Amino acid sequence: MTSGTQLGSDPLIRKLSEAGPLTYHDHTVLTSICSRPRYIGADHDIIRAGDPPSDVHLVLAGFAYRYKILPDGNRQILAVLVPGDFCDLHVAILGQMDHSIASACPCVIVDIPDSTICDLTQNHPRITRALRWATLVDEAVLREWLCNMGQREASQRMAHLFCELLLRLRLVGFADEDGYDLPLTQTELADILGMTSVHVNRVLRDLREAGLVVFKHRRLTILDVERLKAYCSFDPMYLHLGLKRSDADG
Amino acid sequence: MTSGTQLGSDPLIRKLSEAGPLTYHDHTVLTSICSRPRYIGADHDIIRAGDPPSDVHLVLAGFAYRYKILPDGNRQILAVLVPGDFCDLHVAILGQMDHSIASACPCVIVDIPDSTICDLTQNHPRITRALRWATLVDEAVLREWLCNMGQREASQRMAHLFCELLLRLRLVGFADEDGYDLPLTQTELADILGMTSVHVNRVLRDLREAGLVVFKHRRLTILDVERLKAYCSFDPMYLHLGLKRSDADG
DNA sequence: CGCTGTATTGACCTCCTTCAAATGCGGTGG
DNA sequence: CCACCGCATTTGAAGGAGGTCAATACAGCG
Repeated sequence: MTSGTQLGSDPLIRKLSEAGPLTYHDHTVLTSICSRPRYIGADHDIIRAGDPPSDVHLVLAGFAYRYKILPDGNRQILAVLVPGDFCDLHVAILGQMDHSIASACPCVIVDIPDSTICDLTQNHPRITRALRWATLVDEAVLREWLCNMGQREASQRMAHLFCELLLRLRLVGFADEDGYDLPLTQTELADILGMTSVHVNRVLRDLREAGLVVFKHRRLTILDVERLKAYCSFDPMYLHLGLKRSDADG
Repeated sequence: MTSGTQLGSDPLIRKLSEAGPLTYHDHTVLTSICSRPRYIGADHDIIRAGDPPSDVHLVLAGFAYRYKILPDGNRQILAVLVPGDFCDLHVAILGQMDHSIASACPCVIVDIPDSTICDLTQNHPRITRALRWATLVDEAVLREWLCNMGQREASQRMAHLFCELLLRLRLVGFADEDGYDLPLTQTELADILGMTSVHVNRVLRDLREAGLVVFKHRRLTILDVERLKAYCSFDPMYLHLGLKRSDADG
């Protein structure tokens, strides 16, 4: 059972398999790509805005996030990167990063040379297709975040984020039955959701008192998944998951 | 002078040239792709959420926008598509559209068969690279919109949108010295900016009284570009334009 | 055991929404 | 040419969601 040995490449393979079937050979290719992981501490920049293109980075364990510091000093978090997510599959074409990426907690990442990516695109059509799929889903998530920010009010917005992370973490095996570890401070949640940390705190209290979720010690316990989804009218379509019944629901 | 004859493909070529030099042959290829334009009226869906993959669509004239209707009936506009912009370079890989695209005014668009896109990726490396560039810039714009929504308050948010559109429209030759046509209602602006149309109206009055812009009869007149940029701390880096001095400033 | 960063709560304020009504305006038919 | 309709715009008054400021409690850690 591979699930027991917990290879570093496991979340990547689980995620990419969602795009379409991969062969055993594809698996070994992906595993070998992940063979030289690197460990970084919490709150370290992985890439900084303005950086020129370099290797592609991939998160294998831990949480990272894209962010931008605006001229007025405010920070907006643009994406949460969980195990199996790529940081920058593309920068090569754009001259420089227009945002930064930082670790939210101690992380395991791999640096993938451009040459390896080239090799994939030329010799591994299923993997290449899966990478394109991953990029498109990232973009779809970004669009949903924009909807979330523009149209939902604070508490549903937060509930929606929690639902999304639940599905994404389940996909890569990082969610339990009753919730998941979410190594973010309330201030970071605030910068994700476009509100103040004070208000995050109040909303968390409301959600707790509503019997939906409890967020304590960097762990999110979901008391009632279905009610949480209903609460924010969560529609997972944008994640483009196959939605095998067993994974998608309760 | 090509600028006089105003070929349909002109905005596309101007835009893609921003990604890197194209040859004369590339130009003819792009022009031939645009040889069968289609005219659609205002407020028509070009693609609808849930649609399966079909041809790729390209806007040659007029404005369109991506949007999503949330379960509560609210609409969020996710992107404004101006001449030279693609609607859906990718859907093929995702099973279905997760959002819709509609025309904001009468538009000229072209339907590009997948086979043509395949041909491009296989035989026209410079164009392929330019298409990738365009996709990445679209994503960068989306990220900036998320910042805008999350961190800036209404009036700067609107100013920022106006600055962005100015640069994007200049790139394709659809902006004048003193502003540009912006065929959107205040309600549409509201759904772009995540506010009510009532508040859009008030913010427009404020910007007018501040001597920054006048929006009347679907035309935006910019009274003072530099002050408008300063007003919202506009930093065009995310558009990844070459920023030839003459185009970028004054 | 004190230090530091995070979480929590209260009081007050403001930006934006909601609701409602009035004004303007392009088109259409008489 | 004018009356009329539908739609977009404009403005006012009142309420609410969320922000700001500041004090307190708490947890991890050397």
